[in-house]
Amino acid sequence: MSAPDTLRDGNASTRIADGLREAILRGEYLPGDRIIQEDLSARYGGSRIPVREALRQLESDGLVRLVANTGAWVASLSMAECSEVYQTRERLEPLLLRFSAEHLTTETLATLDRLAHQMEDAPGVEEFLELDRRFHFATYDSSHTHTLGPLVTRLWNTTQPYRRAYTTLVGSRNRRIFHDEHHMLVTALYDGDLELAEQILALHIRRTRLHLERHPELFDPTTPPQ
Amino acid sequence: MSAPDTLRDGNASTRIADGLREAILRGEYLPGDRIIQEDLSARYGGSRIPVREALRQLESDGLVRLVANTGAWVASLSMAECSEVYQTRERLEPLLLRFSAEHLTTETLATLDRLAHQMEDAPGVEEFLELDRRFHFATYDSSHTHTLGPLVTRLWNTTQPYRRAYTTLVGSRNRRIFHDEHHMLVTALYDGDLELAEQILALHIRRTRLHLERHPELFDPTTPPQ
DNA sequence: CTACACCAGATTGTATCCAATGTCACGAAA
DNA sequence: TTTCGTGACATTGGATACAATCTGGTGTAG
Repeated sequence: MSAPDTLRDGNASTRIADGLREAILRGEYLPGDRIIQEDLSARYGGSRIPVREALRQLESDGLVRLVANTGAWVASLSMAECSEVYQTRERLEPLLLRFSAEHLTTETLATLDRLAHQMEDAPGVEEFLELDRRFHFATYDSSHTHTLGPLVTRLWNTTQPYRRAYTTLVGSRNRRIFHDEHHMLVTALYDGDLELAEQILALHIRRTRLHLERHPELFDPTTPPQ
Repeated sequence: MSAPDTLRDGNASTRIADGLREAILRGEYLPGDRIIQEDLSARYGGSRIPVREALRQLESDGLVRLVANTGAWVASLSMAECSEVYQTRERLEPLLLRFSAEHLTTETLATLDRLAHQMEDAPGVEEFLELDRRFHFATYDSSHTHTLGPLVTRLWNTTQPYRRAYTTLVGSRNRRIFHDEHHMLVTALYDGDLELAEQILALHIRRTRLHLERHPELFDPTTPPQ
C-alpha cells in the first residue's frame, strides 16, 4: 500500500493501471461505465499502447470487462456474484489472518485498536470505508504471503463499489455491530486466541453478506452475458 | 466454471495468451524460463503488441513474471509459496464443490466414476495429470460461479509444474491413496452427503500438500526478489 | 408504425518504426 | 586474480499510422 504518487516504475502501463484502479476504487468510475482508451491516454499521458496493457491487467483483476473490438467497461456484479465473492472471502480471510497473526507485533495491535476506535467517529461514508479497509488490511499486513494476500485484495477491490453503495444507503446509525465485531477481533488477537479470531472474522464477513443480500436494488439485475 | 475458453476472440492477444498458457501448462516452458517477446511473435504470428498484452494478462494470472525494461519469465514458486496455494485451495475448493453439488446430474456423476477408474490405469505422468484435472474440474463444472471457478482454475494453473514434477518423482506406485480418495469423493456425492464430500476434498488437498512439502528439491530455493 | 439494410463516424486492433533500457563481454587498473 | 568501468548488442517500451470492426442513426420497404 502506497501513496498514489507517479513514476518510480518507469513503466507507463503499470502507472496507468494503478491510477485507474484507484479511480475505480474511489468511485470516480461506476460499475457499467464505458472506458474509452483515448480518454485514459489523455488523462494519464502517453499513447493507447500502455493504456491497453493496463486494461488487460485490470481485466484479470476483475475490475474491468473487455469485449473484443467493442470496448471496455467498469466491471459490475449481480447480487449472486457479489454474494459469491463474500462467501469466498469468508473462507479465505480467516486463513490469511492466521498467517498474519503469527507475526503480529504489539505496535500493530495498538494500531488496530486505534483504528477500531477511530472508525466509530468516522463522519462520512468515505472516511468509514477507508478506515474499515485500513483496519482489516492492517490485520493482514504481517502475513508474508505471496498469493493469498493479493488475492484477498483483489476480492475487496471488485466489491468496493457495492460496499460504498451499501454504506451510503444504511447511514451511520446501523454500524454499531460492525464496531463491536472489530473490537472483538482485536481482543481475540490480543489474547492470542487465533481460533476465536478466525471465527469472528468469518462471522463478520458473513453478516455483511447477509445484509447486502437484503438490498438487491444495489446490483446489476442481470448476470452479464458470457 | 466454464469450458476451456477458446471463443475465437478474433483477438490476437487473447489467442496468444491462451496458447502460451497452454504451453506452460503442458510443461513446454519450465518455471524460470526466459520469455522473449519476439519469439512469441514468430510462434503465434503477429507483431509484439498483442504479445505484450498477452504477457500482462498472464502476469495477472500468476503464470508469468514481468520486470520493467528487463523481460519476462515463467513464474516459479518457492516451497512456501506453493504450500500457500495449496492451503488456499484447501479452503476454496470445498466451497466450490458445494456450489457445484447443488446442480450435479446423474450423468456427471457417472462421468466422475468413469474418470476415477480411468485414472487407475493411466500409463504415464501426462495421462495421470490430465485425468486428475479433468476429474476435479468435472466435480466443479456444475457450479455456476463467476469468480470462484476461475479463481480455482488459476490456483491449479500456477502449481501445475510442481504437480507434474512431483508426480514424475514418485512414480505410479504411491497413487493408491489418491484413487481411494477420489472414489470416496464420488461416493459421498452419490449419497448427497455434501458435508462429507467437502471434508474428503479438503483432506485430499491437504495430504497432497504434505507430500509436496517432503520434496523441497522440486522448488525454487529462494523467494523471488521484490 | 415497425423492421430491416446500410452508411458515416467513432473506436478498437495491429504493424512498423524509433527510443530507452538492460545485459554481457571485454579490457584496464588495483 | 579480482574488480570495476565501458561500449556494443539484444531486448523491451512507446508513438504514430493505418486497418478492421462496431455503433447508432437514417432512410426505405413492408
